[in-house]
Amino acid sequence: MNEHAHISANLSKNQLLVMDALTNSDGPLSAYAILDQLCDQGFRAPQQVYRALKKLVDFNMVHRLESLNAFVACRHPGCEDHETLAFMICENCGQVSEITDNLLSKRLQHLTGAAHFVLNKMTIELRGICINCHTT
Amino acid sequence: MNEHAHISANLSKNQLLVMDALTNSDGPLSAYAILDQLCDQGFRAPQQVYRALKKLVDFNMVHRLESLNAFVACRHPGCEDHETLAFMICENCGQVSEITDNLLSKRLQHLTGAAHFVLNKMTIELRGICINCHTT
DNA sequence: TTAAAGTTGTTACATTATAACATTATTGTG
DNA sequence: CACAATAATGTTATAATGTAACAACTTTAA
Repeated sequence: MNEHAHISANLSKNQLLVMDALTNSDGPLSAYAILDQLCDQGFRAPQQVYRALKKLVDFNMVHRLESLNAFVACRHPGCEDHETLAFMICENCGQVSEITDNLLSKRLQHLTGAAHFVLNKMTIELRGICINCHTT
Repeated sequence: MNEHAHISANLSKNQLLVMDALTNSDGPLSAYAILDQLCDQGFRAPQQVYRALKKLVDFNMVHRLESLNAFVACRHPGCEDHETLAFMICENCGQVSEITDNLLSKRLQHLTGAAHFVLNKMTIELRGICINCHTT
């Protein structure tokens, strides 16, 4: 909870619980996995998780991985100014790393701009095997 | 088995029905939307759709859009040689267009290569408003 | 203080996807 | 052709993921 300390003070109880679950996890968690974890803290229904997740995603503290139907805490230093573009997802160990790259961003802007397509949201998820998993 | 594409003669009955439903659709369809459409042709259970879809995706004749949980027929000319990299999805009209771009591809290879990440599959989905929808 | 906005708890339901098993069809090979 | 191997189908049941809707409570700010 270091990077986000400034914001996390403002989080509600449930938002904080969900955030903690994600932060303490090695990798992405499904909403229902979070629900299971938080049963002890009084969580009873998926809405409690989904509502907290929605806020955390709005705050840019959590990312949703579309190709996994799962959520991951933002590991990026300085959540404010960066724009996470893409994710590398290891299909072996589940580790997720975030990519911010200016050239990639520029190229995507060029492509959408050329098509006169007004971009609202990008989903870029790269599935594969991370360095730790294919060298062992 | 056949390598793929433009050999719809080799498709099974169900595969052909699902392919036709997608080809005749203006945009992506969910598996259950396809199921509804094919009730008249004797479809009864989601498995019939999902199984056909799996093959069609394997054949590269259909793409799965992760951010929509939906499927779209490949509109790309010459299904053989191209590699669809990305999709632009209009959030207004639902139209999907495919992007194949060498520079984008190169940049992604560079990024994953630099991280010693062995890429298996990419999901790149750009959501926004297409030219037809924002000029009217 | 009090209205507005945000948060919570809860029940019910909608949507998306797969497991498992039995059967039929097609294909390749001796 | 025979017949084994593979692919495709039909079906029931269930798992996994996500929302709608309503009632209550808490915090914020004028």
